[in-house]
Order: sequence, then C-alpha cells, then structure tokens
Amino acid sequence: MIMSQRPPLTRERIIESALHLIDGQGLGRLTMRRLGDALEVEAMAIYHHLPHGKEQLLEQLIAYVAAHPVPPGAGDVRDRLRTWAGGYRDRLLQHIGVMPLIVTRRNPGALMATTQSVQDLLRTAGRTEAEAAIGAHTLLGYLLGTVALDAREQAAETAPDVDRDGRFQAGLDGILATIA
Amino acid sequence: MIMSQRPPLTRERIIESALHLIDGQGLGRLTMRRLGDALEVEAMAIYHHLPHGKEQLLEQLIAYVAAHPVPPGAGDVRDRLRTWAGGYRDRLLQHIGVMPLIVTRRNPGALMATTQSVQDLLRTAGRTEAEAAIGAHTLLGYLLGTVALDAREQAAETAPDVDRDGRFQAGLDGILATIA
DNA sequence: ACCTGAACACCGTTCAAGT
DNA sequence: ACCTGAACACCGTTCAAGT
Repeated sequence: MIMSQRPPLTRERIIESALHLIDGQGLGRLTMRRLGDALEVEAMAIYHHLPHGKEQLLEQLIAYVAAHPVPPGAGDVRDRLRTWAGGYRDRLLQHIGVMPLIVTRRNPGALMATTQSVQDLLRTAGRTEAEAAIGAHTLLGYLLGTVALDAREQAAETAPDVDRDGRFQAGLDGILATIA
Repeated sequence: MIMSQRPPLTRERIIESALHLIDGQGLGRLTMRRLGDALEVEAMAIYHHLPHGKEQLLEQLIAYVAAHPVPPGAGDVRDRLRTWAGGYRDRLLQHIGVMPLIVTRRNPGALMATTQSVQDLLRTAGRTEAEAAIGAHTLLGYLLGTVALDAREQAAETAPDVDRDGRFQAGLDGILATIA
C-alpha cells in the first residue's frame, strides 16, 4: 500500500514556508509551532535543520529578502541604478513583513553586499572612494526609508490616491543626479 | 510611622520606564512583567492605565519618539531643515530600540505630523504642492533609512573608523540641494 | 539521521477579589 | 478608583526517547 509521502524537511522549505506565513499573516504570527503545522511536522523537528532556533530562522529571512546586489552589466550608470532600485523596492514591498527585522540589529552584514555593489558601481563611474561610499549610503537609506514610509501610508489609507511609485521615481531621480 | 510612599502610577511614568528599559536592554526584553517590576507594581496594574495593554503601550512609544516636527521660525530654509534633521537623527539613534516599531504597521499616523511640517516649510519656501510632497517624503525617507543603516553598521563594528555624522551631513546636503 | 512527546520557564491577558 | 493573585492559553526551547 502506497503511503502519501511528505517532501523531506529542508532548510529551504522551512524558510519559504516562514516567508509565506509572514507575507500572509504578518511577522507576529510566525511561531515555531505554527511553522511546524504549515510544514506538517512537529515544531521541534525544525531545530534539527536550524540548531539555533528562531533567531537563526530570522537571520535567514533577512538574508533572503535584503540580499539584492546590482547585477553586472554595461550601459548608463543612472539607468542601471534606476532599474535596480525599482526591483529592490518591489521585493521589499512584497515582503514588507520582514522590514522590522531588516531594521533590527540582527544579521548586521545582510545589507553589506548590496550596499557594496552600489558603491563599486559608483567607483566604476569615476567617483572617488569617499563619494561612492556616501552615494551608496544615501541611495540605500532613501530606498529603505521610503519603503517603510510607503508601507505605513498604505496601511493607513488616509489619502488613497497618492502615486507612490511616481513619487519614489521623482525622489530617486533627484538623488541619482547628485550621486551618479 | 512614615511608610516609603511610591509615586502614583501614571501613563507618563509607564512610558518613560518602558523607554528606559528598551534603551538599556532592547525591545525584546520589554515585557509587561518586567515593566511592572521596574515600576514596583504587579504587571496587571498597568492595564488600569493602558486598557489595551501592550499594543497601546507600543503605540505610545512610537508617538513619543517619532513625533518631532520642524519648529516654527525664520531664516534660510536649508539651514532650518539641516538643524532639524540633525536633531531628529540624534533622537532616533538615542532610542534606536524603537526603530522596528516605527517601521511597523502600528500607529501609522505617528510620522504624519512630522512629515507634514517639512512639507509645509517647503511650500513656504515657494515649492509647489507636488514638489513639497516629494521633497518631504525624500528627506524623511533618507533620514529614517540612514538611521537604520547606521545603527546596523555600529552594531557590526567591522570598520570602526567611519565618520557616520559627516556622511549623513554630506548626503543630506545633496538632498537639500535638490528639494529646497 | 531525523523526528516526536513531555516538560520547563516564560509570556500577554482575563477576571474575581481585595482595599 | 486602583491594585493584586490565581488562572488560562500560548510561546521558545531542552532533552530523552523512538524509528
């Protein structure tokens, strides 16, 4: 007799399931027990794949969402940064529930590769090391901060007819003009 | 015989005590029971002053830290915004433990008065309504985002000799040049 | 190696009771 | 009005045990 075989528990499946839970129900409803239910497993089974428990799970989630370096390529630097920034913003808005984690002290290196990739691109475009560092920091700060503001505004729904995408692009153009 | 009289429990004392606990030990260690201990009271007594419990307490903390409008005054608009931004940044860094709350969906109106005050100032300086809205959003986004990045960087301590204040000022000058 | 079941210390919150 | 004590449902995690 053939039994219904459950796919084996892996780190990837755990993280995907946790992200799905956060996107649907919010960070506050992510518990080890509920995550176990979603994976059709006892909560304690998760510890075999993530020995450091929930803290390690949250670190993995931050890394998954926040790691988004500028892809290699050619062309106008401002255009490349504009395209990349739009994609990163979409990703963060899609997984807005993890933003509080990204802003927390946990996994402090998670944004480093992303920031570094912007800095490298600015160096390539002829900026000094100091200018590139300031530019990357300015762009990343603007991106993270406006995503947080947009998410709050969206939740409030006070003025429903704000063109958030257009406003982001307008502010972005101003910043790109000064850093790139 | 004179008994040592404990000051009466008030909403203000509760919020101050909670902020002190977060600044010292982090958001994760703020529990109703520990807060009660700090106030020399049973945890359940807090509910008499904050009937909606911990959720209401967190909302109050967000309002306390995030409300920081540009003060009325005269003078060069860029100078006024530069001074205000530095003060707001210091305040956020001082209470960095509440940043995850500010970024969360809770109390979505908390940043509105602050953002509105920047928008009003830009209008006064002769910008159109749309320009003022974009400018205020850009400045607030930059400020919140870089505070989050700076806090993570500070926690990581990988490159200890970064001039974070100077970097913030440099990025700020670029933004002020385009919005004000 | 991989997962389970029972147990522990802790949490937010309710509710009846004290003063 | 203001605070307490006991209780409830839930949480992360440990550890010995099962297969």
